[in-house]
Amino acid sequence: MSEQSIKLTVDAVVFGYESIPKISVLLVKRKYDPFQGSWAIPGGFVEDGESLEDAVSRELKEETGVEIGYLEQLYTFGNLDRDPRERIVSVAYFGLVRPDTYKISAASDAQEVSWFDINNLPKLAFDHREILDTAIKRLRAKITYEPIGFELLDERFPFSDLENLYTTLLGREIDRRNFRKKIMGFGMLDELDQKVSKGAGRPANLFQFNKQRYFQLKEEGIVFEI
Amino acid sequence: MSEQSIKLTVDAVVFGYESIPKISVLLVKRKYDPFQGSWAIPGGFVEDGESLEDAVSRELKEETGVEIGYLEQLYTFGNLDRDPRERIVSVAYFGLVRPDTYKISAASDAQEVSWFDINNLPKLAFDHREILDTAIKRLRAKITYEPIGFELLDERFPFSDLENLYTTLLGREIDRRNFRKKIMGFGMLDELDQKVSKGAGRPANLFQFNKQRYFQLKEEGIVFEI
DNA sequence: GTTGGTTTGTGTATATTGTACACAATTATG
DNA sequence: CATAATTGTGTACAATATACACAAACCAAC
Repeated sequence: MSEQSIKLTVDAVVFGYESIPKISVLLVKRKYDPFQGSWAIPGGFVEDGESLEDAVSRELKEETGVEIGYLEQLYTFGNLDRDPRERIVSVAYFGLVRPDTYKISAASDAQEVSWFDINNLPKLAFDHREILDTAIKRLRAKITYEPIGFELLDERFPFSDLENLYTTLLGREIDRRNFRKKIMGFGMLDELDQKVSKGAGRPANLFQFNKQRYFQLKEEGIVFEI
Repeated sequence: MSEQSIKLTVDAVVFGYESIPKISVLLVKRKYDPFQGSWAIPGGFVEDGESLEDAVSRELKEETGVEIGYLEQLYTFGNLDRDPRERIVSVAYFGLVRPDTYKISAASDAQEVSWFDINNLPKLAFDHREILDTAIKRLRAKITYEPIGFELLDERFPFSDLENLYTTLLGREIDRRNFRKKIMGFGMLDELDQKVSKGAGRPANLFQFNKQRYFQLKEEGIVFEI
């Protein structure tokens, strides 16, 4: 009755952001069959004495060297034909990393790990394209009702970075004044006494997301919404 | 390496609605240890050749006799200590049934299956209370941005049923005129030429959710939001 | 050091949407 | 036939969203 031979894995769709601007996802090249040489979402088998979250973090670190900033469960994929060899159910996670992590891991073992622009993806192994699409959908939706976008920016960032991130993800122009008015209205961004200038143009003030204040405001019933 | 001994189960949190009004959840009484005699969310092991959704439907039918109207994946619970005997990872689902289903299954084998008001729950087995709380949170959140509330009502219903459902789930009063204005504004409810009178008061017109029209409107970019 | 190019920073007027609110119509009941 | 209960409906005001343009601060090139 409970003679079950299903194997359990975890996979992690990890997004990064560069102000080119583009949204990227972290992929690894498979060394073995099936799908040898194909790009795939990092992941692997869950060990018996390990929680799902621990498994994701471990696999990510083993396969890509990346330490994740934000991680949440995405969806569990359990179709019968996911893997040609055996029945595998995979709990997919969804992660975000800051640009510093981005640069480090992009520089590491480039033959096996790489960032890909989500608008220019290679063919992926297994049903990983479906998993990735699910993750992209979630990311696009979630930035409109939870302040997770900050997890893709440096800890201190110019306001234009935030604006560009939203423009890129939502795929439409955003009015700078209205956007700023709205975000600052929440009161969860601290404006710092620091400026940064990148190339031409007036130097920008730096901002910082105040997570503690956000939770406080959330308690008080304020809802983040773009 | 892949000598994994994790077992995979599915569980289903099924909600029903009665116009007492209250939101109920379908529970089963456990026959065997562990937690013998405790109430639990219906569910069980996934078979090797069966998709997760099939497993949920099968278990629900076997344990409760209920055929589900609406079903979506909720979350996967994989903590180490979920089950005292062995490592079990459970993919939890979230379902809604119409009142007709409600009455039928509430009448069936009452010693083992029963509906419970979500505000008056017994102690639950395993981590099922956590699963249930996750499901309730999801239900409350989801009715505000997707028209799933109709899955808890009869196919034809008076407007006041919908209003009461939202009042109950959101836990606050709703202005009848404004609510009706908003819902009807979406254009996804058909007003029928039928009236129904329950007890005293002016008879109510019946309405019907037009799912096809909803998908059409969604394509056109209209967003459901309460 | 002046000019042109580039980016940041800011306020107001209008349109849209949300909210508050009360009374007549229709039935059941006694 | 009087009373209680429920459904159905519109308008005025408040709050929020949207559209929109120009000055400030720097860099680069001459």
